[in-house]
Amino acid sequence: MPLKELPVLRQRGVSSGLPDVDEAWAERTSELMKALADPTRLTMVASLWKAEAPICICDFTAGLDLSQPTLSHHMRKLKDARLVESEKRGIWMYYRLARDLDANTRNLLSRLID
Amino acid sequence: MPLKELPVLRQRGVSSGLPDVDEAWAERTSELMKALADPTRLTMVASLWKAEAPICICDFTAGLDLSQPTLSHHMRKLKDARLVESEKRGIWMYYRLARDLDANTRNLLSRLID
DNA sequence: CCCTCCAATCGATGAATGTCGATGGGTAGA
DNA sequence: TCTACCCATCGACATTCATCGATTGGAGGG
Repeated sequence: MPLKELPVLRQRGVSSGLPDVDEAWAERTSELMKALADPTRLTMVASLWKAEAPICICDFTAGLDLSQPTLSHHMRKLKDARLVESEKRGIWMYYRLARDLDANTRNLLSRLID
Repeated sequence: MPLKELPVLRQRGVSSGLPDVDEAWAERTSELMKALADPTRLTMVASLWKAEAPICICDFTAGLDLSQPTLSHHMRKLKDARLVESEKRGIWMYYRLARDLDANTRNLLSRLID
């Protein structure tokens, strides 16, 4: 349907009631989106989501065809975004989804992945 | 709780059953995340989401304290990501959320914004 | 002890990105 | 037709980012 309701005349300089959006929300949310705005990181998160058990970095290096420093770098970003937590076990470093993810973020990931 | 179940010994070179993640999904989804990975674009999307009526670029220039080319540039990215559609009316260009957004994306935005 | 293996960090590099001023193409009104 | 206005595009610039090789620090196993 065409936009019948659009005004053809507008008053200049009159704030036309742009709905206000919380600036802090935008900043915060964009940080989360940035953390997910990469195919490698999305793959990592999805893997951790599906395998509910922790995963070793070495498994990713075996499967993802990227160098170990690159994967470590991506993991760090996920950790900085508090999406992921890690634990050292022997010589291996295991990652898992953060257990204290708020329900909203968890829901978001569910929408994204499932 | 600690990770009791983590193996301390691992066989080298054995694919440890990393859950497979669809590569095309990761690529496609990361494109969507990139489109949303900016506070300005998030604000735009949220505005269009809340005001269910179309919004003129000039309203954003009035409210967002960024130059007109910059806002136009951001709108284009949202359009390229098929999140937004536009219609010219007189000398004004009106934007609205894409009407053919799939339910999943719509749901995602709902989680994000509401 | 030495050797091996894992993973984080460093430094470098090329690509992508956000921002702006300037420009140009349309549209409307005088 | 002239002027004013909206907006998309262009060119430039600084910043961020993804990636890699090299290095370093731990943690075991001979």
